[in-house]
Amino acid sequence: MSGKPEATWRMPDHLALKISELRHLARERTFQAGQEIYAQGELNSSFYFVVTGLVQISIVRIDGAEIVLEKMGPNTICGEAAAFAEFPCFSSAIAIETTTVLEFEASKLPDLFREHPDLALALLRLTSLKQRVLALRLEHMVSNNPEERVLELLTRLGQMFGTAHTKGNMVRTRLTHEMIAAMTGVSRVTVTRTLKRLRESGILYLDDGYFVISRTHDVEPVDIS
Amino acid sequence: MSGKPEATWRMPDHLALKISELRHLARERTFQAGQEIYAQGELNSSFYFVVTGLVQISIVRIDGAEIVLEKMGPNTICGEAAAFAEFPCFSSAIAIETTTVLEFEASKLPDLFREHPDLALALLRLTSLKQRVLALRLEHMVSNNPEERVLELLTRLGQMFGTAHTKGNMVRTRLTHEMIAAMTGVSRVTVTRTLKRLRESGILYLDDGYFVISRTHDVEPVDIS
DNA sequence: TCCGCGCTGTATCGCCGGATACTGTCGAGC
DNA sequence: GCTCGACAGTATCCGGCGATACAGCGCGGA
Repeated sequence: MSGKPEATWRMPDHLALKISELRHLARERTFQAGQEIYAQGELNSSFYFVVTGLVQISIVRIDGAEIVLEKMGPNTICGEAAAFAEFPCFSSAIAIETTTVLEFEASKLPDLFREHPDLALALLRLTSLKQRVLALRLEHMVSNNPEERVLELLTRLGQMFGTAHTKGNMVRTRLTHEMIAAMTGVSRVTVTRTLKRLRESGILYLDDGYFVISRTHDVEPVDIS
Repeated sequence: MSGKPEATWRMPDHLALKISELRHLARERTFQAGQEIYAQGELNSSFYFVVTGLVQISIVRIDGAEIVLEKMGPNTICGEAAAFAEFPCFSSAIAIETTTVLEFEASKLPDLFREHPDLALALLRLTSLKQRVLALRLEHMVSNNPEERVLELLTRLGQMFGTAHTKGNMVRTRLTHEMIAAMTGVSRVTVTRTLKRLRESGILYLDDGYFVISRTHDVEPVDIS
């Protein structure tokens, strides 16, 4: 359920289950590390359920900077927004490990909804959840304050993958400073500086290479199931 | 279809129609200017279809800064993400004119999907579209460059409400510098400076108080219907 | 063992946006 | 006409982030 240690997204189990039940309607595909599953800008009527592996969702900006939105581990869905809205993908998905996915054709869904109205609701919940997360990220991104940007990321990961720790909430996701930089839009140097400041002010701790968010600053772990 | 001149969002007509057909399942409510339709942080199982008026969707940040996400005019839907995902609202909705809405109970939807599978698809498209717009905003927000932030907003409005103009694409939305500041997260002063720079470099023109995005920089108007 | 590489930590410098304050302008209301 | 207020335009100063460069450090491989 919790996926790869490098993943940044998880999904309610029951939705993953519901999708798995429909695997006979999907085409199983395997991608090698480095292969593209879908590309930013292209039209794509399929969405993907990751079975095993790890997929990086990123946006390449006009200035060439690549921002990483998520790393999707097993039991997550990606590409659904472009498929449902019938718009060009706003992001690319690249397998960064050998990855197998179930490829679903979005156009087959309406018929399914008749028999499985709860599938429609599940997908609605999923897209709504993603909308929510994006809005929260946006809320913190409007600030140019790197502490806020970095904390938003860590807090979110803490809510998804956090485990109890004497000092607070431990984020069980492996993150290099460079990856944090790519996900928050600040420079790598600033990430280092910011993390240091956060540690000095007692908001953040390090334990065995994992981040621990101080109890005074973490938020209730969110029940996403 | 195109809504109020101050609005920043529009919706495919057929979806608006589909929702209107279900008005017998909704409760019609009227809000005076300044009244809150839903509040950030509260749980709310309803979503709202704006019939007349204007609703401002905004997020109040911890530091007190208020960022305006959208101004929703007639024939738009708001509040659906929180209702579907059963999470606290990430934003508040406040009527800034006398506004009448149709209040729908999200929990009634699954039954409807059985008879109206296309309604499910329509809602999926809506949430996917919002997800897409948020992602694109995020893409430009990671940059601290005010020109990019402002242009992203204007380009988006141009795609939704743009009309042909000799010099490019005219944005038919009334916007004060202060409103642009609230929507982009830069200071009002910087908005003024930035708009001046954009005009000087020929990317932007002013005509009758409306912005015109130069043809060399605008994007294809998007077909959202 | 030693080398090389990826990651972290830190310094310097230049640039630019935020805060603040003030002026100018247009329009509505009396 | 006059006043007031909302909005736009501009100047000054300060702080902090990006760019760049480089040093320490740990780990894996030859």
